[in-house]
Amino acid sequence: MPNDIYDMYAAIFKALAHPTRLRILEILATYGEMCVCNIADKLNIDQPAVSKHLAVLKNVGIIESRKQGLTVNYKVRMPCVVNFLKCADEVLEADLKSRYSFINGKEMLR
Amino acid sequence: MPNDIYDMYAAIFKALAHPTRLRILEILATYGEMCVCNIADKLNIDQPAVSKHLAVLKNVGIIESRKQGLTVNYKVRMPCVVNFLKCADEVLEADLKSRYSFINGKEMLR
DNA sequence: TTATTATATTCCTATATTAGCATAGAGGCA
DNA sequence: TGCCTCTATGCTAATATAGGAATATAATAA
Repeated sequence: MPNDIYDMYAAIFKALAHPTRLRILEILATYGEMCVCNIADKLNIDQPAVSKHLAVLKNVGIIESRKQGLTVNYKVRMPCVVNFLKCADEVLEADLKSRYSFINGKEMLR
Repeated sequence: MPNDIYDMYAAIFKALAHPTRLRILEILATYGEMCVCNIADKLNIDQPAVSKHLAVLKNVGIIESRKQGLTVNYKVRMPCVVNFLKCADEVLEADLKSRYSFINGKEMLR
């Protein structure tokens, strides 16, 4: 094991710290296994970008890949990360919304 | 609200993506409110570094501060983030450990 | 006022990350 | 073999982040 457990956790959070990777994870959590090209289609992002983001997630163990003919299918390997995101949906959303208000149609941070 | 909810989540994960900030959060979650100097003492880090990390966490709403005389006390404002870390402790630890083994006393990644 | 303590901020440098584009590799099929 | 599709990697410029040292700010007390 790495000498510092906090480094490991930080590495996982760093992998999660990108909007595109969160979108990818949501897709994988929703649809299960999916190949790179279908993820790229769904997100309307070019394929090399998707491959690189998938590599980041895979390097820290969040997802895993399985080759099947020409395509490579990815799926979530750490179910807890999906729980993280669900927890985020439930709690953080309300929390974040409470910090913003719209005054005269203009967005304001309280 | 920011136009992209994924950017908001990514910003929160980015704030969590540093071992020192995770240590700070664990301290705050354990002891409740604590001033900058005591956090710096506990972590054996110099004060400006702690202040900067606290600012990162505060900017995304994870923690909040309260001035009390000379000191500034910080405490967790997003309990869900603490749940995140607990969830991490329970699930990720087992998950991560399962990926490592010690062969002949040497650390090996499977 | 000055001094002291606690905290925040600034500056600089080194390092890391990202996006975009081009290209390389790998597998399947004619 | 050659061609096509899917995926991964390499390169570069722009941006972001981290660490260290110095300094600025704020509150309190003498």
